Amino acid sequence: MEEMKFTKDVRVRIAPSPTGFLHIGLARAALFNYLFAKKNNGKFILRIEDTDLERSKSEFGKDIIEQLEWLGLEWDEGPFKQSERISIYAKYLDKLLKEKKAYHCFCSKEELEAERQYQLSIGKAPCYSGKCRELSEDEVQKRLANGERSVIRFKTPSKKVVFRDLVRGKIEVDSSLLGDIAIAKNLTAPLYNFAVVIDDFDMNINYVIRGEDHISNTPKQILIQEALDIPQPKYAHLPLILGSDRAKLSKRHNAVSVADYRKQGYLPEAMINFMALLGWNPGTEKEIFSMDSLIKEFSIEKVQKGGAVFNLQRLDFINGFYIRQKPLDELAKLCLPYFIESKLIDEFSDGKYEILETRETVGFDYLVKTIGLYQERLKKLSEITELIDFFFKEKIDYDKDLLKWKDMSDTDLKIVLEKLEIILSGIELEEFNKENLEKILIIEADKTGNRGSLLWPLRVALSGKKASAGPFEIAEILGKEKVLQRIKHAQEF
RNA sequence: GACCCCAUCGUCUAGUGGCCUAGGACGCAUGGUUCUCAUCCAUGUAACAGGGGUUCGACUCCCCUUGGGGUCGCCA
Repeated sequence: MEEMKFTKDVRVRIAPSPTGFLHIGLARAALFNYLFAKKNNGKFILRIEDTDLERSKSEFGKDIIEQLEWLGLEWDEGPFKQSERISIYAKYLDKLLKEKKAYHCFCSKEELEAERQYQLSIGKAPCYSGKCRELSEDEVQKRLANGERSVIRFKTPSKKVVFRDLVRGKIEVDSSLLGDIAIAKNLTAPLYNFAVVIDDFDMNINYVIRGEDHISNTPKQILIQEALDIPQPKYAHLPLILGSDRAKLSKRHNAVSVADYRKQGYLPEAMINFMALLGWNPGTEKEIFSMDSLIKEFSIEKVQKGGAVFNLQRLDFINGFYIRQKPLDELAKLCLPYFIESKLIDEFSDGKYEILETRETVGFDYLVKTIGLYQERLKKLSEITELIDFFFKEKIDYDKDLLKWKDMSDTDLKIVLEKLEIILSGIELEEFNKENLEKILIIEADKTGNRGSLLWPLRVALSGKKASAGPFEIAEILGKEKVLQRIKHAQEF
């Protein structure tokens, strides 16, 4: 294979339509475009394709921008909105009409549907028959003047359209199977395949990197380019992201919007790392990539051809990895909103926090300490509150049997708790720290010949959970008073 | 149905004709560390869809079959 050379001024774009929240598939396409641009010192352009007025909503446009920023996929130009560029399309539409390369079609939706059904029934690819192609100029003007509903169609030339895809190689399509495609509802309402061509040309886009689902649009767009005599960009079609059933990822599989993952507490660097490896890989055994290293190592030739199944377990693994890498105070900052949202704490203006249940005031360092205990256990940020809620409660709730280590009896448990109470109350306040507690309690636990028989009840009494951080570090953070309270509470069963 | 695309462990993938007894990672399993969970470490698990060619030699090249997917809008 010949080495791929890219022009000096690479210009790529991502062109989402604001008809839904930013989708994972689109985010990955954005990432690949971004990487390709950065790698080649090019420009990455954001264009919002909002020609469908009915379905486009500004709230979605806002989300797309917000999530792209969150992911760190900063664009160099834009966001451009197609709705603000209508006059540009009209010019080209007019040209095509004048040159008789496009025409008005007056067929009704019902007619079209019937035609489609018929073609399907005889085993042909459904496409427009070209019925209105030969309408006389007079008739067209008359019907237009009458206000008859029409649409502008492109006279699709019959030929073999061949293009070289950067990831797939040669792709060939017989355009006679396409039919005369609709390119605009009217002069001021262009349709996708037309608007894309004009915009990409107008914005000097020379590489179009997009999802595989656009392969079938490519010949249409090439034909329009040829009719307008405008240059053809290079194409690269990315493999699709699939659900576990290997169908295109959609709402019925997982969460599909970037915002959903963000809410659940996935880190942007994890999302980027994960998405990059979905359909691309550097050919080495490296698996962890920062954005910078991706830019360095990315190459379009290494993009996979087959679709890639979205694997949540892998995302969790990568996210857990990045959580463990985070400096603790940064992690605490990221976790903060989850505490507030779950009503564990409230924020005071001076950087202090109130524990809502106990009305105590704590500093940010308290959050840092507690979260620190769970940094290596966290797969996503949203899990933090249920893991450490016991630090923020007056009384904790759990089943008495949970206190028992293995097949411990009620009396054994009673003895252990009493022993714990005596030992712990004997420790001076200033010595009530992890190191001391561990020193003293381990000795005590070893005497029983089975550490669990002492440590397990202690840990459960403090946390109320069958899985948690260790008892010594929990005890230190809780402090002597609360520790004794919780031991007492355990005895009250 | 038509057209287009794709095909290595369950998943993401390495592999560009001999370095392949097919490598790595996730997952899973087992063991170690450990009161628990997690982390960490070790070990294991599991794949070239099938059939023809081409070749001294095919996971790698060609063809067919099979399987999967995408697209067929006055959506993008």
